[in-house]
Amino acid sequence: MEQAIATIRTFNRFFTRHVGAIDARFLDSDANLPEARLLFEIARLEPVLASTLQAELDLDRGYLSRMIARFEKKDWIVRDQEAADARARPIRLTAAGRAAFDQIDSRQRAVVAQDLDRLDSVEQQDLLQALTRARLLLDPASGGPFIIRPFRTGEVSQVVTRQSILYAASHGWGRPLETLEAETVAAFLRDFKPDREQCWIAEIDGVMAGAIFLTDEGNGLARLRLLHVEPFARRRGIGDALVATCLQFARDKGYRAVTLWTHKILEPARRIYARHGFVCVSSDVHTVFGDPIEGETWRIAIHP
Amino acid sequence: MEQAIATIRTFNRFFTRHVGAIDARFLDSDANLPEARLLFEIARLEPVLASTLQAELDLDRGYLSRMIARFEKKDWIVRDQEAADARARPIRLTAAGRAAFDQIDSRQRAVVAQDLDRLDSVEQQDLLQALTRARLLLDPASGGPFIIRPFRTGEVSQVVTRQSILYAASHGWGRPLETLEAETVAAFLRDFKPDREQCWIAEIDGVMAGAIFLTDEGNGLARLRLLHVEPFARRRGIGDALVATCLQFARDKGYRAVTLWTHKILEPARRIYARHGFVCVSSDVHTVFGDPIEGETWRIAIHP
DNA sequence: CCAATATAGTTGACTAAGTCAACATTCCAT
DNA sequence: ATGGAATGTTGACTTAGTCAACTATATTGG
Repeated sequence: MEQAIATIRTFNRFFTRHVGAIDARFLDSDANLPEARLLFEIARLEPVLASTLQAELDLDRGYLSRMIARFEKKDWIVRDQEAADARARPIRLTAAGRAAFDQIDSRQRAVVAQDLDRLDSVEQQDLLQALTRARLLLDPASGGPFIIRPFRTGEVSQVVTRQSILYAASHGWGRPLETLEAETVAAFLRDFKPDREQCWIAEIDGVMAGAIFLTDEGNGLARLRLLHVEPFARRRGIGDALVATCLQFARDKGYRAVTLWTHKILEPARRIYARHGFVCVSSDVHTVFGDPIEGETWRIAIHP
Repeated sequence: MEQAIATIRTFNRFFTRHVGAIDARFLDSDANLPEARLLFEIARLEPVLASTLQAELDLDRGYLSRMIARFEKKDWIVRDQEAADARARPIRLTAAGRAAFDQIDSRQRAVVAQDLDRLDSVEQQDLLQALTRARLLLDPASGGPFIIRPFRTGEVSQVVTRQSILYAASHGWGRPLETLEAETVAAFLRDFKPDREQCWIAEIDGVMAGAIFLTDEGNGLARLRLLHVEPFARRRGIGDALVATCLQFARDKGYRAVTLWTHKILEPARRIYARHGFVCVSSDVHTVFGDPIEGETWRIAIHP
């Protein structure tokens, strides 16, 4: 824990300096830093109330009031009188305000672009992933809506990594699980039939939020495999969406039934399967992952 | 690129707020924020010159001079007269200064700990990894020394992910490479003989910086496989250290020779192998990864 | 060896950034 | 209708940060 705290604080110091350097480089005479930030938020949220800006930027009301007055004097903004609430004075940018914003904004983008340019494209991707992942972990609510798409290079192995780590922590399934999954995805890649099989990745803001596989078992039977949802992405219906995507694909491809293997103790997953019409058709205790656990085979018939 | 810039700026805004919230929570009457930062740097670097602190915190000299005078008045610090340079006045903490620092520091740690407590242990690990990875990408020089250790859960698959992505970007080797590597590590896990084989991970500040495998080929022959070093970690000798680790292990375990498969175009890797005494014993053009490339078998005899 | 230049640190005079409390106005729930 | 809360404004203030001029010492190139 002490180590973790130290790591976080090291990053905080590092990033505070980093942001400070970025801020210093884009500034000029048009607006100072708090003004630039305020202008940015107005542009992002307009029409917007002063109280919203105050909450968003965590500024003092009086301080903000005066900055807004300054913006009005510069003709960057106009303030309407809202019909519904006579206290509120929604702020909108004027053309001049928009121009000022564009100028500041493009200078800011240029500075960030300079930073990014020192990295090659893989490193850029890694950086974006790392930053976004950190943000989603620190504040899951800050994530946008999820999307579901087919896998890309490296992602099926990433699924194995994530599942191994998550199940090792939650249920103590370690190497045996990783071995089984590594073999499963290796076979998936080797025999991949794009028109009969697929691996879908759920992502939030470009970061993997979950995954699922559908493979061909022959005889019109498909197998759903390796469903998982990242902790930061739970309670958003991603598991349901992944299963629904699989089932739709199975239907489209003319499969007669879909089967899957799960475990009695994986309650959230079982509830998802049940919701989508799967039923448990058999179960037996096994020791594949170490201690004895009850494995279950579920199945759904598909009526096209 | 625009998307990348937007992602970075979103994170910058998010993190500025986040740090602001942390700062607001730990403050009290003893010291304000700049003072707390200054005290932290003094504690970290003492004995330290004002000019060093000025560079480290990017403060105005005059401003800093006055803060230091304040610290001296509070008896938090003493300033010596340096023998070597009569201008310099190295700063050291007094016992009272150390106590003030400890108090502030432990409050700061408590606030960060509170934040971390909302995450489970896997999420904590993910967060630390993500933040540190971002830092190392933005400033590779900020990384500490590397260490080399055996693999942990999920890491062999992570190696496949990273190699697939890196080779896809650099040489266009996509799915065929990922498939081959996935099969390789699946087999490694399935047949793992801890006293004859190993996978080592190089890490910097807790983040994977590279990896290497050694597997048993039978008849006293070992195979070195899947060497890679992350871009942010290159030019530090990590590749050499990984190969040296492998060879030492092979020697210790009584192997007679080590072989490996590489490619003519992988110049940096080939140089490492050559430095350690490997010689190319055969080569042939193959199309396993798509376009024809020249694969090479290298070998080293081991004299225990 | 010395003049020019650089570095360590201080001081006075200033501006920018942020805080706090009191206030007016309007809204909303009971 | 009324007490409490929200929106926004204003005056008086503190803290944070900047800039330029200054002293004292060190370094360096001729």
